[in-house]
Amino acid sequence: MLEKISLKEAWTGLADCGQCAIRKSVLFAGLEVQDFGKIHDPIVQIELAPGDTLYRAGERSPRLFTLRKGLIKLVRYLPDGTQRIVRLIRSTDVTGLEALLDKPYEHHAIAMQDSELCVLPAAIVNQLSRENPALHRELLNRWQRALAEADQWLTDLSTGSARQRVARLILHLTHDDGDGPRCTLFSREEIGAMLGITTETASRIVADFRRRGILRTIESKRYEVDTEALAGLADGG
Amino acid sequence: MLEKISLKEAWTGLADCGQCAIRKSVLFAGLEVQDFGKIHDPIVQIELAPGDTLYRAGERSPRLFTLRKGLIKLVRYLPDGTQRIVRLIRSTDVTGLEALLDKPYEHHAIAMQDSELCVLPAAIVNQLSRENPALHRELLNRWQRALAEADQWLTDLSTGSARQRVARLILHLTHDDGDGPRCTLFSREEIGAMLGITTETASRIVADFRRRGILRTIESKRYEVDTEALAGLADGG
DNA sequence: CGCGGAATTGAAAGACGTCAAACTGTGTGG
DNA sequence: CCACACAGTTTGACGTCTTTCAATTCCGCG
Repeated sequence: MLEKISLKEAWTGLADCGQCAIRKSVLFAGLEVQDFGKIHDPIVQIELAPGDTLYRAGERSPRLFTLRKGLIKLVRYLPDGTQRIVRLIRSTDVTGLEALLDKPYEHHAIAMQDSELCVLPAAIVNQLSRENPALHRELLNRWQRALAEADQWLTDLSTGSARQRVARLILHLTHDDGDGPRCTLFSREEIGAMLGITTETASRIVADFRRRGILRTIESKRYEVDTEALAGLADGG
Repeated sequence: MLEKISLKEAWTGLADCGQCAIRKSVLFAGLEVQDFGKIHDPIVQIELAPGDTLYRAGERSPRLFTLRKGLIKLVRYLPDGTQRIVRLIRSTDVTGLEALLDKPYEHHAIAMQDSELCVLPAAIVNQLSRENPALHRELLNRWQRALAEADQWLTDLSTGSARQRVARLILHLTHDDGDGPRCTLFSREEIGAMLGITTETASRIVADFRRRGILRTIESKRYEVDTEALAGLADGG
């Protein structure tokens, strides 16, 4: 399997969880450094390049993952071969929770950007979860969050006209890091796969937004966003 | 609040969990009768008529529910006032898991049929979950199942042409109780709200299926289904 | 500088939404 | 028991949106 080899080669070595900068904000928040001493199997890290597959739907593997950096798409393939993107995994998110229940993965997980992940053996997480109520609760929170996001995906990104959906998606992807509202778009094909519209329709609408000045190119794939105009389009407009 | 009164009046009294026929197949499978002795607060049952609201989005209440009989829809309202049905709760399903995390409900829960539910105080379920690994695992399973269903809703019922979606929905609702494949449809408006299409489009397609003999009326709202024809339409057709 | 994949654009056909009218059946009151 | 009223369903006509298929342009990269 291609991705298996690529995974092995991408190992960056053992994770130093005690030093991990994002430790407090992710799954193991609430764990003390000493708790990691209980872990005998080492936690390994992997890196993925855009297009690399992390895991496949139906595959059974006792591992879940936290994303330290990058962006992962969860994909399902339809009977006719086209794909539908079901959810995005962002930095500090967890994916592959199915592994905790010995269930096969529900989606294909594919990197959209250069990504770094920690690989967590399901047995260890299950054990820590039993011993540590805070981690256990955090796990439930993760599940709940994934569910809430799935529902929002349905109501925001799969409802209304194509124009509304694109507007909502861009708003969803936009955030302000001090220099005004900015967002990074991905390929038109992926936009289409997220919204349930064709590549051409996605392209037309994005191009139209640019002509109207609602999107202003900053660099390749990165735009300055007129959030007010988009908010208007997202509702009735 | 109207629904609050209606809930009170609909109480059918305390549940006899030890005798509950569906106990083994639902959330508390794995619990012994004696475990119920630990429960001090009584578990109450409620009944709902079609259209009754079980809970509202944003509402915070320390209660979750198992559906003993009937059908519940989970609904989100869009900015323009139209509704989108996000998931169905069927017999033996659990809803309101958010309450376990002290979070407000994510949807409006509205009965579509005469329904009977058990009301489970979140504190009790949390306590039993801590003491009983089997229940705890079953809870995780419920969460996972809800998530899988949400994703399937997106890929099956919110993707492709209106005709494909209706075909998939009917297949989804069809099952064979020995006398051939049958299904019970609900109102055209609700079909539309589930699939993200208009009432008229839903009506046209259902009417067309009937003319073609793909659906044959048995009684009001109940049909005999040509599953093969529908399967063809659900994919490429 | 040229190659190749991605993005854009055009034209025509088809699908879907919108608005309005006709129809059905279900329950109610006379 | 019948007739009426009302809500849900069906159908029609029309306009708009989206897809489809194809051609062209753009852009990053070797």
